[in-house]
Amino acid sequence: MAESLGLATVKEKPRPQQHPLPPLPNAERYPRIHVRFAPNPDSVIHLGNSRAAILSDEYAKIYRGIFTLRFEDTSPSIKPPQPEAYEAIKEDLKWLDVRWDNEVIQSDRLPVYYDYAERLLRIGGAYICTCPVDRFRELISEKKTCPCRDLPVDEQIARWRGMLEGEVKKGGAVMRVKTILDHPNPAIRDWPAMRIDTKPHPRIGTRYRVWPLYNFASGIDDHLLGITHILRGKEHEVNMARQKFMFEYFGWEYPEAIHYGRLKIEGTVLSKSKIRAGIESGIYESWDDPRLGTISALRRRGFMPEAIRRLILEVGVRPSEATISWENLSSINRKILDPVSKRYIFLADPKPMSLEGIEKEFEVSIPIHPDHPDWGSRRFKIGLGSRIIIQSSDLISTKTRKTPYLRLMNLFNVEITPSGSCRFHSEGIAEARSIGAPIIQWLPEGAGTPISVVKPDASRDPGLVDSGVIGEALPQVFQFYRYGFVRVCRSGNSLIGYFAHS
RNA sequence: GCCCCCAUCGUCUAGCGGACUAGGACACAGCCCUUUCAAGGCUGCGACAGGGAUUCGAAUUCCCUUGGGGGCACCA
Repeated sequence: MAESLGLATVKEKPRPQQHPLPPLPNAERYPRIHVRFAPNPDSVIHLGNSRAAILSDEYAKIYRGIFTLRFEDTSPSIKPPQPEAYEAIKEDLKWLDVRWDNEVIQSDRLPVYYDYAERLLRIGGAYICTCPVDRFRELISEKKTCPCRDLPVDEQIARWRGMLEGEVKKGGAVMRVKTILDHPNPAIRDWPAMRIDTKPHPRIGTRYRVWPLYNFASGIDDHLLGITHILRGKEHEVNMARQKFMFEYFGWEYPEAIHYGRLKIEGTVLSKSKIRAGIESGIYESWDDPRLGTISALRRRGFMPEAIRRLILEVGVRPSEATISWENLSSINRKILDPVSKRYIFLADPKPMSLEGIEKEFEVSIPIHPDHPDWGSRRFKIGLGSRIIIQSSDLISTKTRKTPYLRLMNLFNVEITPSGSCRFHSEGIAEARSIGAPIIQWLPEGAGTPISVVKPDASRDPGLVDSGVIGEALPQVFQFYRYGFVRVCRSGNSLIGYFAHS
């Protein structure tokens, strides 16, 4: 009720062209909204992961709520945490302008999980199952009970201690939460909550040998931390159903959960395991390889955090799958970048040319930004004997088009003679139009610095860029005239560019 | 095999029983502007998966079919 009006006024920065996010369900029932982002620090985050973070951040801002960042690192063996990932994820989040109030690491909270595991055993909500996993699956698929399920509480506790104290070997026992044996969804029947994992954890070593599984740790924490609203992918819908049994035993109320659909980006792999495999096999150079959809790769290529946020907000919280196109992301980014990006000249596959027919000296200035004359301009002098550099592709185009003319941007018009020389034709822009000369970018010989531009497919465009970029703060995203937006970085003594989009 | 979720232009999205001859963005086409193949302006193209049902009236509710996604881990 209060939402539709309330949202507009509370929102910090109104984004006019944005679909407003729908109100959070039952927001009025909670004195303070509390959201969380719960990544697994087994690697960096990508566009798909950032959705939960950005959406949660946005709602936290709208409702002036609390945002908790929770690292879910409870699987030393199967999803081993990467020590660098904790910081890398935080860096990505900061870059995305996601702000959090609390930070929790699940591997610090094992005693809490142990406490609640024992409570659950004592109230009969869980049991320690020592059946071989294949045997258990067989029974459960036939809706049959496992012999461990109905053992008395004392025996359960004794078995639990055995797990904790090392009497039980890895794989020898698991704690299961009792649900409904003949639940129509086999995925929900008596789900595992605790298991033994003796592999050293990178943060806390071998201090613990029993680790909670996702549904147990996540559910316990969501309640204990006071999370009111969970935003996560639809793949967690079944997990919610599982966790609700545990909440029922404890007499807790399950948080409001919003499950949005899968987010894909056209032609790009967003699966962490596939990315990792690609890096290990040498297909990708690193986690920020320009071909990837990781946040670090997008950053490296010159996508702005605001562009990612707008995209995520546009996609919203619908439960259907969405396949975003690079065109869409690029268009948003272009609108952000275009008004603020300095223009420089870049020549791919440069070709030096002598100028013929020059009878005076020309002074040209090429604006740093066409809409901001006050930003200054690049000035060059061209006179007798000057040589210039153009792109090979523009030279070739004079042969494939009907006219042999080119206009050198802000300079004059030339004719490419059949012998391949470059002859002064006329000075004015009007003449250029009348002879159908396309305007091309160019550089005086000696004014360029070598640069290699890495394209989104990892191929490279070697060329020359106006040496003026060397005086700029780098890395910085520029628009190269007639080429596109490129993030220019120093690489040792040379320059390297990453192509964002045209 | 069993279970859950989803379904509007090529893509993203608005729509929550009458204001829909279905709106916007991107892409595409044309025109304008422009000394960038950028940005900007205008115009155009273009969708309610199919079938039943409810209703005076359905993109909007219900059912079925089809299609897509996810789950059935001692992963998260």
